[in-house]
Amino acid sequence: MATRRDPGTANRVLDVAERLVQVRGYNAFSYADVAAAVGVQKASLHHHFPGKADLGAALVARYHRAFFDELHAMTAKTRAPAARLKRYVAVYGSVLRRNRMCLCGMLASDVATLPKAMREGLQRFFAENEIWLRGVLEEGRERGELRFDGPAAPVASFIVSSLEGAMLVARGSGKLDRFDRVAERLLDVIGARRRS
Amino acid sequence: MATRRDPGTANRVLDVAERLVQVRGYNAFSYADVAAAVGVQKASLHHHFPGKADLGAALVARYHRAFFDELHAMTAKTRAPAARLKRYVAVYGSVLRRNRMCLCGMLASDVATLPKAMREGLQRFFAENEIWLRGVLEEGRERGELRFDGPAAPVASFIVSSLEGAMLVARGSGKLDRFDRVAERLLDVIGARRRS
DNA sequence: GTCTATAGGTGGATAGAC
DNA sequence: GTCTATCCACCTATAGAC
Repeated sequence: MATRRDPGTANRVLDVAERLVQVRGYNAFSYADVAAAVGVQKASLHHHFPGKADLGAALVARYHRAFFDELHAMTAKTRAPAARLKRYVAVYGSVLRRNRMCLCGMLASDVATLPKAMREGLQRFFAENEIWLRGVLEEGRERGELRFDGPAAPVASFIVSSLEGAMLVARGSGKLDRFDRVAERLLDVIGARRRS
Repeated sequence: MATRRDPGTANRVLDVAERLVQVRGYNAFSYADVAAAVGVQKASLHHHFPGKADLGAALVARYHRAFFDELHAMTAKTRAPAARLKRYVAVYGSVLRRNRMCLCGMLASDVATLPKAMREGLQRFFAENEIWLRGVLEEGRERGELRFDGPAAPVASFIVSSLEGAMLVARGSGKLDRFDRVAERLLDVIGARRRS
């Protein structure tokens, strides 16, 4: 374990910065905010992440990894495509319940001001989401669990858009429970929810 | 017309600031940016809008008015609820085609950093959107033009969420045409689009 | 790896002349 | 209503000691 990197400060910096971005946005958090919350000086942050762009890119990369690790772990335990979809929706809901926006949804709003590496990270995140969803949708339709017309790809785009938008508007309108009603309706539309 | 206010600088300031917020976000534009684009000094802006919070609140109020003026004008000319829905979706599309996010969708992402007056303006905007949509949805279902289960209110929430999210993700993923496919799917779901 | 100190720039905002 | 001049707080970033 000689080559193991310090799991200490760098990770704590990422934890704090991630929360700040998800709550306030990329252009509304500073090294000073992060340093204060972590309990170090601003200069120490620059040792781990030379510039804000580096920190931002690391945030996107880590979020991407964590998101799909969770997704793939869930997929391994959950057979039925309809159940997978419900759990996928629940992942977004659990982020919102902590008063946060999806990291990449938040950064999507800041896209015009982001360094290139972060923009590319965003594109990969959304693209990979839709690939995963396409698989679930196609399998679900074959099994007769889900129903939708035409190719699965645009339906996957539709699901990502609706969930990101539901988080965005729930936070913006000050009514977090709005998300649950929208998510329910979304699952209904794909046929993933039994009629009550 | 003696009491008519100057339609000059103040409106040009609002035009420029609106564009900057829609493209970059509330925390990524400055009085310096606006002043440079309008062709005046920063101090002049403070004469019309004492602080950034005042400018922001004026932006939300003006956007709200303009949005619903357009909506009500359209409603007066368009009888069929299904056609109204299509035009409603097209309004969002026309904003995106100018490489902008919906002003209130953009501000929704910045909600944690906004002054109270702006937050309240956002809530009113989304609430009124859903009231308008509810009317269209209920009339459309009565006429047999639209189809959906249960009360219209959650469907209205669903539509707003999907459209805001479609704009957000289209910009964030760098594929603006994504919006059109999502919008099409959305109209399909409500039954507003004939099968091709 | 963390600190102090500081640089150089930009943020929103004000005073007061014209 | 617009200008010049200025304030001070905060921003990202760097140098160099420990």
